[in-house]
Amino acid sequence: MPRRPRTSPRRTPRQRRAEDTVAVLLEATERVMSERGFAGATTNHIAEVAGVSIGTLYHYFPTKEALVEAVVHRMWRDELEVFATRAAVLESLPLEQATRELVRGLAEVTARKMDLYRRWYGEASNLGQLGVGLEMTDQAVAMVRAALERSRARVRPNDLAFAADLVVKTVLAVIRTGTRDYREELSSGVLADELTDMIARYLLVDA
Amino acid sequence: MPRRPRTSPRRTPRQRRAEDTVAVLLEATERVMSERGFAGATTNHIAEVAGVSIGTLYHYFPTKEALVEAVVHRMWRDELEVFATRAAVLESLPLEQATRELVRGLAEVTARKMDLYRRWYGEASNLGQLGVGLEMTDQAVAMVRAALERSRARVRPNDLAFAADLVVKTVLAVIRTGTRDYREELSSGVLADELTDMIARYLLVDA
Amino acid sequence: MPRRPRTSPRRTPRQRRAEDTVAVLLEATERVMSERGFAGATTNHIAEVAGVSIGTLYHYFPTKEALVEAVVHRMWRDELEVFATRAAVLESLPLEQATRELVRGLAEVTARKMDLYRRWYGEASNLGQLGVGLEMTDQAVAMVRAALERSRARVRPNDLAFAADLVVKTVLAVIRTGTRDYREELSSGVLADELTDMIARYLLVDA
Amino acid sequence: MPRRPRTSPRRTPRQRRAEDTVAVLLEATERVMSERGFAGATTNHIAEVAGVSIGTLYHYFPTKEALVEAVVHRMWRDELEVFATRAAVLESLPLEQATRELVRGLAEVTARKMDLYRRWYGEASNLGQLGVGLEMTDQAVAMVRAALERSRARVRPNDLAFAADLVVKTVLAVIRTGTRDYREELSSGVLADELTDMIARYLLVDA
DNA sequence: GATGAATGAGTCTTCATTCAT
DNA sequence: GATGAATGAAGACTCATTCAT
Repeated sequence: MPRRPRTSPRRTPRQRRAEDTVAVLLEATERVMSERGFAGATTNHIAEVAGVSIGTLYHYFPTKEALVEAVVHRMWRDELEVFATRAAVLESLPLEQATRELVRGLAEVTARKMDLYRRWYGEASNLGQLGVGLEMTDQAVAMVRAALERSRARVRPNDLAFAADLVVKTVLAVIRTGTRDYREELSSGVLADELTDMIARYLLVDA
Repeated sequence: MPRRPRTSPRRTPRQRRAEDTVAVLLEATERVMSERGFAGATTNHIAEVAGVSIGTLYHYFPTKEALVEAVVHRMWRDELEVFATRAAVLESLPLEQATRELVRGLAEVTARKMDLYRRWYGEASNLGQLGVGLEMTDQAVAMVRAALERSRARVRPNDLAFAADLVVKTVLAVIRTGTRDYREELSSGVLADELTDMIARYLLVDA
Repeated sequence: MPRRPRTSPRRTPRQRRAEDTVAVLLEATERVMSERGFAGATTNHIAEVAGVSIGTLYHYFPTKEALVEAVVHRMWRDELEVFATRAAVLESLPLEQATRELVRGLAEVTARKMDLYRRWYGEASNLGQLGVGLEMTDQAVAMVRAALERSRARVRPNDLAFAADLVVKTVLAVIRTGTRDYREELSSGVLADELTDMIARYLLVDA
Repeated sequence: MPRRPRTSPRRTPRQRRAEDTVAVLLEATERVMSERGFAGATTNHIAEVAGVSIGTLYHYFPTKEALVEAVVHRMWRDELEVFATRAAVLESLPLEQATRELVRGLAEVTARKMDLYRRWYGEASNLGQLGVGLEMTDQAVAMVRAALERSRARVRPNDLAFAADLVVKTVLAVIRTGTRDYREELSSGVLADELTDMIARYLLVDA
């Protein structure tokens, strides 16, 4: 069985040039993954597209897995940032509108790199399943749950923990599915609005 | 880029023994996929587990892709069968209860081969993306849409076509997500019931 | 790359036996090791010299290490066989002559594959499963020790176990050194005779 | 085939700091070779252990081969020094005792860097086979031969040149073998004494 | 003098697929 | 129908070495 490959970065970029190289590599990886899929992306091709030698790629990422993981973690981080930057909204706005803001934000982030997300979701959503992923989900769920607690009077489900968890995962799952099945509606915001309805009506007694 | 491999069966099994061989091969494929994942499953290993030679495997399936597709199609077919066998229910029962029946049925089918579905969903849900898949979804969506039409008075969304489509895909996406994130709730029926609530409240004005 | 020219349009219908293939591979490995050294021998080159594909090589030897080990073990086995086939001699002949027989035998075996032994000794005498090597040495040492016991009256050293061990290892070390420094004397038997003198005088009180 | 890499030092260190750097590099090389073996030692790792940049390493040693050779030559030089510092002994003492002194000295030098010698002998004793190596052996052999000439009356072998050569190489080979097989006896002096017996009895008519 | 990011030829190894028996 | 030895293109990864800063 495949031993878990090393994924911690091989070296910390200290110079300006090095940071650029890492960025260029991640950029190239995303592009190649989008075009050829996760399995079809070879390290040699990624290096070529990045305009660096294969040796340089392995300077910064000890295995292909590490490279993929960096890309996946970036996707997760972008998603989490949607929650983080809307923390105030979650606290001040009514649940319905807060939901809309979040769902729209997630849809936008996903739509911005539609092909990458579609490939990832359809071919490799199991990858990068480490601390970062759990942490991201946990943080997002915690924020949602806190919001549910604050609006408890209007919230229909009894088990707030499960409701928060289910709601977050449902939204993510449907948006990700949308990268294949609702490309138009994902970009236009139609999917986000419909999803908002679904989630709000699930959560609120008086939606 | 890899050319699309031939996937039509090389020969139609006419004899008893041949049918057995095909069944054994599919069985082995599912088992190996469940254990090693879709990428980790090699044709040689599948043949070994099936107890036939690699040559025999290629007698019945011209490429690995054909083998995988057969497995995926079988999953789809099982899902579609949930709709087909509950056609009467969809017509006679109130939308709420019909939804519950369908969601429970899909959850059961998925839970029965939990690991296979989890692997497939996380690693290869893009595979087998051919006529069969669309046809399956289309048929299911059509049934749901017909039900919505019949209950139009109680149905909240205006665009019944989109609503039917979204509802089917949401249910499938969440259940599939559940093979990783809600294994317990998927088996126990808790997830199905919660999903039923979500869908019913989305669909009905008076849920 | 210079592929081996095909004589017939399709592949040559000469289905080699697995055993033949293994033999051919070992042969090729020895040749390549002799010519390019242990580090310089690549699996691709070995396969090419053997006239089989690289895939076939890996069919029989899971790693390069396994291949190298097989070659090393064969060398050890050949050396051990010198002792095994002269067991009777060791028992019946006076120690001096028995020593000569053994040393000559070892020299002959080594001289027969002089370059291979020279490469192995200078570049990779650490390779090969330690256990197998120890076992081989142990067996040879045990035979020598038994002979010393039988002639104990004439034997000078007190510690027969150590004497047997040292004598065996000295002979092997000097003969192996000879593959580089005494190529002529190794082939002609001069080195063996001189070594015999050294060992005999070390062992016997009245040599 | 790998062209023979340049091995002459790229620059002669003239400054204090430079000499330190060379010493530090050799030290690091020995350490890394001892721990990882000759093949496993990479120039990058050696530079890291030495605490200098890889560029600096290549300032002083034009190739990895040059670095390795420097280490090997230092081993040879240490061995030769055993003969050089005992020149007087060789001339004044009886052959038996002179032999003991030399063998003990060689054993001590070897035992002091046991792991390095073991690695070198088992993995790369072919390396550094240049002028220095031959010169070292030649000088040692010449000294021994001179001693044999002086004691010709007591010396058993007719061919003094060959006897001197064989004796030196046998001692070195057995001591080096001892770094793997007689680590204890090598350190304690037991191996040296036993070897002395063997050599003395080979050389002298009346040992 | 020193640095270390970058290079890329060259290795080992995998696995879908073929075909003579 | 069945077999399984053989194939070989392709991919991940290493490491001695260079050179711009």
